[in-house]
Amino acid sequence: MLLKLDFSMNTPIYMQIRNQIVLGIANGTLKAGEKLPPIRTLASETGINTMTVNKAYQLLKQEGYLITDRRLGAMVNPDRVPKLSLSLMEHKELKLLISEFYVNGISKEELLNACSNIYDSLSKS
Amino acid sequence: MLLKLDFSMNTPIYMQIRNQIVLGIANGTLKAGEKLPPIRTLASETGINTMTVNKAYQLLKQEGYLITDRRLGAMVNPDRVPKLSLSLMEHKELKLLISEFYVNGISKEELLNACSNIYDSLSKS
DNA sequence: TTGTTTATATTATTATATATAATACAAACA
DNA sequence: TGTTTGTATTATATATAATAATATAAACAA
Repeated sequence: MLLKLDFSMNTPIYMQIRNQIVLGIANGTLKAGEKLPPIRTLASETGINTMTVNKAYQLLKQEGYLITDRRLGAMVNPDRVPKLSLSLMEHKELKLLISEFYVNGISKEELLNACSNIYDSLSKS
Repeated sequence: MLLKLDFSMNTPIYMQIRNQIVLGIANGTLKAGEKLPPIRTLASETGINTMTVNKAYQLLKQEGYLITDRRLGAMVNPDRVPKLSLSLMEHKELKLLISEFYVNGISKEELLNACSNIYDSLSKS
């Protein structure tokens, strides 16, 4: 488990951990059912507090990305339920991001190409 | 200027203001060169502190969305320079969002359709 | 001049979020 | 019995967010 933390960033550490694990699940680095490093291990490896890692795991658990077991530890949720469409919040996030692109002169073609390429890079790995 | 603030949200107020102004510029509600309400007005209308509104304006100014004048107040930047492509940070944000969609079972078609519809709703207003 | 309106700067205070620290507990298994 | 795991507790420190009350500087109108 390779984590790159930037302590000068405005994104909180626990959120950086959360994001990188989500990215890892998406690109196939972390398989469904795969065991994640124990909280203590990840904390000592990266030089941060166990409670900070725990906060990230709790968030991921709440979001349905992970399941945890006192004995077995944390693992990627193997029983993820696919969603039919974007949630309201996800749609809002996407709209804000696209609005920023649009205002800054990014064309529709560039946007769709970028999305297509990113999606392909995930599904083909 | 109609602002909807949700004080129970984890998104800071100044960021909610910032986001809604960006959305307003994108959908044409706020035209290039259009004057924004004075900080004091916006603050009293929404029942928040002037410094919180000021923080939002400062951020928008730094991002190039607004220009300010001691006498004239704040207005939508009429001299926005269009960008050729997504910045590294923008690309990372997009990748994280798409990764979440992908992991949750959203198909490529759904993603591209959503992006296309959102973009059209902006360019056709 | 005088007054008003504007963003901006200053200083202080409060509340919340973030991160660390040191332990302790409960569960499961070798 | 001992070890490893997530989890809970309590305390502390720091950073961020938001409020509050003023003051300043610039520009314009009366």
